[in-house]
Amino acid sequence: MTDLTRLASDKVVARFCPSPTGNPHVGMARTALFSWAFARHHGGDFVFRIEDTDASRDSEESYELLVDVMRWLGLDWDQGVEVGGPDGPYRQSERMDIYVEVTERLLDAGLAYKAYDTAEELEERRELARAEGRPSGYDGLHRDLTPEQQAAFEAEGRKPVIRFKMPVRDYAFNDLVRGEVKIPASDVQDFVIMRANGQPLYTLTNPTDDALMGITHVLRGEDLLSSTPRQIALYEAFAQVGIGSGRTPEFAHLPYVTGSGNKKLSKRDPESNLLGYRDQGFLPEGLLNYLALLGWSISADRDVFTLDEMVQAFDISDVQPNPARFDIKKCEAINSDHVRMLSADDFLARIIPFFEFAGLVSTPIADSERKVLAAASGLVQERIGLLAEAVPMLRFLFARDDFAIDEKDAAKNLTEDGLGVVRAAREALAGLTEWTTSSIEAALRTALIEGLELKPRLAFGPVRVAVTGSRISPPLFESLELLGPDLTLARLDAVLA
RNA sequence: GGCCCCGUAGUGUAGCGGCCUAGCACGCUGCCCUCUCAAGGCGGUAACGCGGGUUCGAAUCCCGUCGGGGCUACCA
Repeated sequence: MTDLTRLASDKVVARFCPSPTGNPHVGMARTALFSWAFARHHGGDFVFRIEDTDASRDSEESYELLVDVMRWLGLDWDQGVEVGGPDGPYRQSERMDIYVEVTERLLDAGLAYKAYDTAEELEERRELARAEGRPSGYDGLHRDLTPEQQAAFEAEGRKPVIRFKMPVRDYAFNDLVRGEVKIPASDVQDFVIMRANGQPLYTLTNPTDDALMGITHVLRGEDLLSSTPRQIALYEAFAQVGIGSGRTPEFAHLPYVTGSGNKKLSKRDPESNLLGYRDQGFLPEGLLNYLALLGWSISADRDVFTLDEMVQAFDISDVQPNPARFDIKKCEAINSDHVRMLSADDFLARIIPFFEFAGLVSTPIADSERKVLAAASGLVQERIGLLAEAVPMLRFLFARDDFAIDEKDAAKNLTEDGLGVVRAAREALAGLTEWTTSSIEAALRTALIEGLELKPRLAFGPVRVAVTGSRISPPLFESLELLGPDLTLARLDAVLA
């Protein structure tokens, strides 16, 4: 018999154990973040396990996305998929023999039993129970079948599921975010731990692995709150049959993250797709900061902080029990603050992939292109909320034959008057012997503000549109300096032609 | 139907019996600054779901009610 016991330890071990179905979503990331922060705060281990016991729904692609997203977010794990560890493997699909053994032990100890009810029979009894106002879970009909009765069912060709025999009593536990939670004995039912085809269910595999991996704190979604008595009962059974350390972990049920309705954000909601956030140019630290705010706060009057600061301050008992709605506007605002907090070099490194992807620079970026971007990045760092926004703002520096002016902006600014301004600007700039921000500014102010007696707004607008292609751009004089005299004059000429 | 969880402005939160004529942030909005857009500065808007208790005193404690959500699978 395999030794499935382990020593109890005081070290905190938390975990994140998603099922690889669909796209990783923000609710998941929030759960992972809190669990991770909890482990880090207590100097414990963080385990990343994959619960792929439902072959019909799980996919390899989804698994890869999950790993990808965790790495992007920077939520590192001490044990788990891809990195290994003492209690592996960390994909449940590779641990089937363990679950079979655990089930056998429970069966042998009389803590679980075979149930032969058909789906139709169960359905019928469920409906009846409901109609009579009774709880509609399993009624325990096959709990104490004699060997003869079992044999009779077998002879009919029925294949049994394995149900865990829930000790009938009240269950209570202290939820770390909700306090005391009680479930009356009348509402506990025997649940299936193994399908008729021999495949174990989440109800078994999750607590089994938590026990075997020495998980001390289970932080998970609120949807699992009502299944906690089952897990507690299973842990107690494990203790009897020598599985795990004999200790039941602490539980903390995190509230939902909802979308614009009140429904929990699902994997199908586009706004919940994590990789979409990455592609839009959210910073992992910005997204994480925002997610942390959903149910937790670092202090009464501050909401921008680093991951390190969060780890330092994170206390699970400060987490709010009520659900939070995901607000993309605030998420962007928090992200903007983090964009601004980046060092110049870091910011540059982060926007480069967006320019490569847009095809504005070569991939990988050439040194000459990098130089231009480095000089320009400071101009956009405080103007954007998402990294991807840097691309349209600096497109004019890289565009050549494909340079185009926004039609609406042209119609508004390059009117007859506007072209007059452009003409004057062209003349003033053509005569410059020195091409710097200050000389450009001086020349344009002299020619347009003083010469044409224009308000700055009217003076620089047409020039901006002609040269950058848009009414919205980085500061004009700096932009012209970066573009250089040749391209600047050529663009002014182009609109005058 | 049964059971469980939740309930402070539009949104996220602070609040743990007196410091609350309820703070902060996002949003929206007015003004200032300004070459556009941002950023920044100064204002404004708006909340304790409701009803009963307990108490000298309640957003904070208790009960009820209403509302929202979850579970009630051979999903997780």
